[in-house]
Amino acid sequence: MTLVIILGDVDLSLREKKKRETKNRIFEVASRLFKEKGFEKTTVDEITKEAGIAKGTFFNYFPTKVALLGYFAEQKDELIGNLIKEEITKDIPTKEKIKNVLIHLAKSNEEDKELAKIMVFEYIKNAWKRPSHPTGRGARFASVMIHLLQEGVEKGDVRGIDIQDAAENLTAIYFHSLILWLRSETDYSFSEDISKKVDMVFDGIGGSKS
Amino acid sequence: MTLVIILGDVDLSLREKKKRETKNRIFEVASRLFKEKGFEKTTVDEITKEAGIAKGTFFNYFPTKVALLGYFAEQKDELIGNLIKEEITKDIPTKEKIKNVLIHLAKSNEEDKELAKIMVFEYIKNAWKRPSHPTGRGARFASVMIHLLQEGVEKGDVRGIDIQDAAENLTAIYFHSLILWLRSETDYSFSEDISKKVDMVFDGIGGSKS
DNA sequence: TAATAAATATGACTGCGGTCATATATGACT
DNA sequence: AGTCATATATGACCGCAGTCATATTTATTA
Repeated sequence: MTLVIILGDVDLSLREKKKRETKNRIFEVASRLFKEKGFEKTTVDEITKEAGIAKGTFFNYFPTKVALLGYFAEQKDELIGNLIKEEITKDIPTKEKIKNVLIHLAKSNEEDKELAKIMVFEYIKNAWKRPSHPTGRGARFASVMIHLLQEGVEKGDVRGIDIQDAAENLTAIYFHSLILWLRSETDYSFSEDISKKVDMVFDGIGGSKS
Repeated sequence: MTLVIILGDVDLSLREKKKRETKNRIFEVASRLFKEKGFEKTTVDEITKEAGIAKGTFFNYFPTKVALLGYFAEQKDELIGNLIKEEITKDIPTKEKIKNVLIHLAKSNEEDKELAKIMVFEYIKNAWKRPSHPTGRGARFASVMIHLLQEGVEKGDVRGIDIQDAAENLTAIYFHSLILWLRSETDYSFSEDISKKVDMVFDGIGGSKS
């Protein structure tokens, strides 16, 4: 969608235009149905019938039903990506910067919990069997973390530790907390939760002896 | 299996005996087929045919195909549970204790990577939609961590932090690392990896200023 | 032992995700 | 415009997980 708006529809062959229309129609119908009845209870048949296309056509656009969720995620990431780019250029302590990035992500999930649920599940599911896409969500997340940590080391905000491992730990904590939050009934603030946990990562949990 | 061995087959009604036999036959056949062809490529039809039962019977024993993996996990946990109970009574620093527990878990996964892959995936998948079973794997993991951290605080090995959050972080890191390891091609040591990361959790990543 | 109740087994059937050979629409070329 | 090449659309079809009405086996009661 975003892309369509940015580029407009000019200068596209008839084929290209039709393809976009179809893809968008699938996206919009699916989006509506998922919110109405949830992901599992929405069938590809329904989506295609409401979109006025044949079932097979769906699979010309998305290799599987879950891939549709990947597309949802892309759309979302595009929006939030800019906020994060902005954030990481600020001149504030590394810990705050990491917190802010994670809180931005958290807030984007807090906007639509139900959809976030579906999408995160898809992330996990897909992150699974495929040789991890270097352009995928996880990889982008990790590269941002590594960047921030590296910078932190240079500034003296972060000790000279294994950046890779530290990034993995932050990633782990973010996603784990996200999952717990998505599954919880009570409506606590994900942003605050993640903030506390980042503090813990920086300060360590060891006693005076360590 | 373990249960069968412990309790023996004595004192069981004919029905009870047959049920156990059937469940065990399903378990053994499935176990073999999963190793031979993987989880997805093994169909319930195959399992039941080789086990000499009707397809419907399978679903009298396991509500879904993936539930079978939950059973696998239970079997495994039973074995490792004792090792861990032993470990947590030792009188060594908390950090070492936590490391050892995680390394035990890691090693149990290292024994059969392929099966571990399937099982962890199931864990994630199921941990998803159900209201989290208080007796499930994740809960037991968390309760062990909380116990160890609590003890650590009392001994002065752990600072007076939010135990719950710390346990969540350790859980997050363990599972995340496990997933990365399961997905990796290269054969690095999961045990060493997790050990390094636990150090990081204890010592923190913050610079001198924090 | 016969009759009745309750648990378990069975396999035809359903629903859905995904495939594929075939049909149709589009673009390029003359 | 007419012809060919290629991209896209189509829906009958397939495989498999999971259901359910019915049949069979085991337990209970008299």
